[in-house]
Amino acid sequence: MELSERKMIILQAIVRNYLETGEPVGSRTISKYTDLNLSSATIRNEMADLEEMGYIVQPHTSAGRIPTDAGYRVYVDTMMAEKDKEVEALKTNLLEKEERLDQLLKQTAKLLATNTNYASMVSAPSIHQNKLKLIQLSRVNDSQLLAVIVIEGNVIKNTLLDVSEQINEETVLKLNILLNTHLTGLSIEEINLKLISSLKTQAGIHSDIVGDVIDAVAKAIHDEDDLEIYTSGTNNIFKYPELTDSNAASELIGAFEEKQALSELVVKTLSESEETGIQVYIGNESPVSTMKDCSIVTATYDLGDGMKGTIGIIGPKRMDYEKVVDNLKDVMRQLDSIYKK
Amino acid sequence: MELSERKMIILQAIVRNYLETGEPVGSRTISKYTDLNLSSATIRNEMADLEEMGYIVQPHTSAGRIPTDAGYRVYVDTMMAEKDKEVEALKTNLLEKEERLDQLLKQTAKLLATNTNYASMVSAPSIHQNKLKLIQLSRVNDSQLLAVIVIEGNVIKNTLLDVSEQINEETVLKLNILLNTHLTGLSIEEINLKLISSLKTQAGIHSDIVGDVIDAVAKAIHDEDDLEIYTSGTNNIFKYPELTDSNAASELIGAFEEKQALSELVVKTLSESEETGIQVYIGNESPVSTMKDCSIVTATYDLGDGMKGTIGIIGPKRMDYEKVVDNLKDVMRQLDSIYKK
DNA sequence: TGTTAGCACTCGCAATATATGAGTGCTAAC
DNA sequence: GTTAGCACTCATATATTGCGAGTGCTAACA
Repeated sequence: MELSERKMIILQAIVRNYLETGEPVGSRTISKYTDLNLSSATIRNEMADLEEMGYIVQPHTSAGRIPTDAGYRVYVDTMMAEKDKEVEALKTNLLEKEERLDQLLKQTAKLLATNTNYASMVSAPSIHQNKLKLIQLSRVNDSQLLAVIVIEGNVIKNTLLDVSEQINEETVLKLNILLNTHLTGLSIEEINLKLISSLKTQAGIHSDIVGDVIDAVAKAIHDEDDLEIYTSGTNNIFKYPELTDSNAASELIGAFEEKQALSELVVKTLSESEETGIQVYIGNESPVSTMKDCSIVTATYDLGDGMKGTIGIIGPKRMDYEKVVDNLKDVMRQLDSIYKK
Repeated sequence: MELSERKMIILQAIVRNYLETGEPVGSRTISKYTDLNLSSATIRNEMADLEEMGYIVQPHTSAGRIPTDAGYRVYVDTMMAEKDKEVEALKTNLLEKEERLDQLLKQTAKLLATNTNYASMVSAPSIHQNKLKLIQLSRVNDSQLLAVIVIEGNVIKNTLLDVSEQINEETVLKLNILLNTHLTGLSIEEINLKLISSLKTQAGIHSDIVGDVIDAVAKAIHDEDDLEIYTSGTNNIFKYPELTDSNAASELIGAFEEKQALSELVVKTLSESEETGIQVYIGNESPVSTMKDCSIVTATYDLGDGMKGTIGIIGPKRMDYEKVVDNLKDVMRQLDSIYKK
């Protein structure tokens, strides 16, 4: 069966209405809701077809229809209105410039949650292909070195190194100069074996330390399990009864706390991200099994220099997709621009 | 009226029984539950007294009794059994040694939540009275300085400073020596105005930078709102129906996410902490208004050098106080010892 | 004087019955 | 192709009932 123009209008009306009310929507409602001037009986026939095609279902025999995942999907892909007017209102909530990235992202998560009334997540940018900006070794005591590693984008990592040999201030100074001269501006891929052995040779008796430091650098840049994720508005899920039966809610809250699942979501999103940057996972499409009853909308932001991260909204399937997409787009734009000042 | 020996036994039996079952407990149950060999009628008389004295209430006319906050309080203060046997079992969950403090504390929170089945919180140690170990300035570019501040206990803070004047490597070197020579080993209280102005004089034309750096140091050491708090097992609250009505649950989850309330709790706990280190807040005694229906048990740990922090368990008022206290004591001991290796 | 058996009473809760009404599918007529 | 009409379904709301756990009180007992 084909999805005729009229069927689409009806489906759209059903979804719209359901998003608003959260109640199954009946034929009479649609008859009045649309400009089609059709009686409820006619609508009923069409709805029977739409049900057969898998876009809507009845929760029980004598109830109206609600959209299936497929129904939402068609809606999101082809029927969603662009309501750019909203963007105007969002502008007021411009992210205040934070000097620290983590603060900025925390705030971003909060902003998204407050504006949308759903739960939000923001991943810190992954910095895989990033360049070293500065290495700074300091002598803490006879057997410990503090290595501060600054990466493009002013991401700062600290590592405390235990060193076997005794070191003095002069050595530290020399090592600092050596390392910074040769490593600054390089990405982790460019720090290859040849370079390392050359450095070790130049470091002479301190070659062990050079090795340790480079390990630390590699770890700092690569740190997978350190993928920070900020969440906010977790308790917003209580605003949607369909997510609040004790069991599902508990699992959801757990997922937000553990962040493991979210982390997978981020990885997946980043790898799949397309031009527009916006992705919508509806119900079972979700990569996260605990969120089968939710919809997830994500966007990828780009701070430049390959520093990409994910922002996302998690809410009920009957979320206001337009609003969420607009919000994400707006925040995405703000983040994109913030570092390209 | 006086709380006779017999009344205490009955009260204890009521609390015990209620902790186990979560159901209001009736006179007949107590009659069988205790060794008093009294009929239910006699127990009823005693219970009427206990109710009059404010230790128990009936949720409704034809129900058994449940403890009031005051009832719990008496129980916790004077009737709680020491079941040290449990500690043996806990030993298996020894905290693995983590090199990073934040990881260790995260793990601590998780351990507590898993072991007790309640929600847990762990605050990072406050470092108010701590001593500066090392300041390290590095030149990032013409107008930015990176200040790395290491505090006793190897807590490391970074700050990026925007400086108005142009600086070169030599200046940075001089400043580093100046600052470290004079500030290392001092606590924030010891860095007074006189010392600051003396340093500024010595810094000559770079006195502005000195001021900025000292501000940064003060901020790093004092950073109140940076009081990190790790939580775990938030979703455990779903295991206790009395906390799970949508409204209360939402507020609780919110409090755990925001952490503002928890932060106040920590501050209060630290200021009130006594010898034993264990504190119990029952219901309305809680300093946090969103937790009026919970009990909170906290302990203060001490990593030495004035680095004190709080660990805590939040659960329903009918929590297993013995188990919780034992768990906290055990973890407290483990934390206390871990840095005094 | 403290303890106990007995009894009427309360009230939450679960089970059952009843009514309501929104919504459907189908058929026959337009 | 569209529509009015009608019998039918079924979730939800409301009232009715019975049950039972538990109480307070009284009177008898040791």
